[in-house]
Amino acid sequence: MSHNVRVRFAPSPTGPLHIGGVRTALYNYLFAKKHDGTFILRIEDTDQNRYVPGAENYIIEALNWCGIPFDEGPGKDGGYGPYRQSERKDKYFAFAKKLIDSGDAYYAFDTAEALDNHRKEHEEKGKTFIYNWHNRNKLDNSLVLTAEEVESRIAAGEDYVIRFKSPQDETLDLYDLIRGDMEIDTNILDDKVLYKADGMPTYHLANIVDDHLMEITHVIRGEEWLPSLALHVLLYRAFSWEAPKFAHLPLIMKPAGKGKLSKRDGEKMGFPVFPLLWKDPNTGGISQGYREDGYLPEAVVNMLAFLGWNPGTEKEIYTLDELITDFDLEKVHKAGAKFDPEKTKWFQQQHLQQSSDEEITKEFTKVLHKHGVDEKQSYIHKVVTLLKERAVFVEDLWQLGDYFFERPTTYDEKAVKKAWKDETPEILTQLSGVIAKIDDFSAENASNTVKTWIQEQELGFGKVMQPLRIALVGSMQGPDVFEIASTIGKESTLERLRFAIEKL
RNA sequence: GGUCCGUUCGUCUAGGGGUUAGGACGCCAGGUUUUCAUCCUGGUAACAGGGGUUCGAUUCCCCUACGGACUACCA
Repeated sequence: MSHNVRVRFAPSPTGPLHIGGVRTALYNYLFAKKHDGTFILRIEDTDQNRYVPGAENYIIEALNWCGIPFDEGPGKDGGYGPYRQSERKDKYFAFAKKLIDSGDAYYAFDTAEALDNHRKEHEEKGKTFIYNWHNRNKLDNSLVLTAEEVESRIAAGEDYVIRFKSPQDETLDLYDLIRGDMEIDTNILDDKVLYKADGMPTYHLANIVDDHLMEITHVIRGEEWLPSLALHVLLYRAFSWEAPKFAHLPLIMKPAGKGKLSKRDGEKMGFPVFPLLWKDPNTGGISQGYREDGYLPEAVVNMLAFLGWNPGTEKEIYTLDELITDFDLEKVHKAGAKFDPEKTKWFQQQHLQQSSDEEITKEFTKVLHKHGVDEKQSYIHKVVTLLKERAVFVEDLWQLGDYFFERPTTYDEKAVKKAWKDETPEILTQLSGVIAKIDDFSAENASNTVKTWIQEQELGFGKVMQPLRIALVGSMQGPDVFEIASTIGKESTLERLRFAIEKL
């Protein structure tokens, strides 16, 4: 019986999760959910030197914010825990030992300095030092030492690592769900360290052991791992374990120039590279986050999903559920995609328009509080319905419609110059009289009444409507003037007219 | 340097032996809104180059160029 799909996202807690990492997590999540599978978070913290406090929490919070929570992981045991490799520390040595016993691995006593020297020497000759079949028999390892020597050196407390013994003269057939078939000559492989002198496994060993123990069926990870695929497949073979299927995702590149997207690009160009705001615990430096910049998680997820994948149709605006339905690993591209901050904004705008007025009202209320405004929900809701379609971010609503909450204090010079004429105060005074007599101050009725009056007086629409807008808004922008007038009410409208006449 | 992966408008991409090479973002123009934005309509713009294979290649193959990743007792 074929087992359920189990995938894992396995970041290292070395800092905030980059959006490239978020996309990897997202593709894992989509794949899992599409196949009714399990999405697992595993923390790969085998390198104590690079551990950054807060990073793990950040990763979890980011996943949750995006709406792609893990099913199993730290704090959510599904029977395969623990989910931090540092807490699984005691499991790995036995597996490394097993490989030694089967002849697939060996002890190596070469010091870091000795290896560095070898590398330097090779470099001077224009060569590359590779620890493998070329020279493993000339180096300081259990392949050339007697069993007694090895034992006594270990017993004496000498540092050692365990290296994988890569096979020779073999052509490996590798398969990747995205890239298809690949061939690798095993002679170019090096004897990677599996187990470090500090008693921790390297990524390669821990990863394979944990994926096996956690019964991972599909490994979906970044392209930077493609060169390690041969080693990993060889490791599964050495253990006689069934290997999972692999899919290597293309990288996310800089919007302009060369190379992959980095923290620096965001800082330079002013867009976030991280899902959430991050404060570096060491330097105190702040990095922008999509959440704090006002992006909807749905927009970020939609944008990320389309960076390297698309459904093959013309549909672009997707909810998470729709993504789950349409996502297909085999439609993921092979080439890296340049990140586009402009298109990201477009996704945000589209998703904001799809949000309900109620949700936006709730969020806008918070923005208003920040500006010291406290208003009735029904009033805010009304403003939202009037302004929503003009906004990209909820925060925009304030700049777009602050005049709904306070009388304009300054007037746009250009607009005044263009529309405020000598006779304007007189016209507006008359208009105030007309408005004062309107009983039903609905937008429609006010509009009809005033427009009829303008026609009767033969004043010309521009001469009345534009100054009226300036008086109410302060500039030539915003929705229908009578919608604004009706919303702020008759009294406010009259007061603003009085104030403008006086001031201009 | 070596190994591997890749290459369709500026960007994200659809397509695939015969197409006016389609869409989206951006940009430009027009329209609507007696304002502005939204919105609508239209326009701009691409198969990296060279060889094959073929009646015919953007599509298949090879080479070149370019891009990317990896090349740690980091992941």
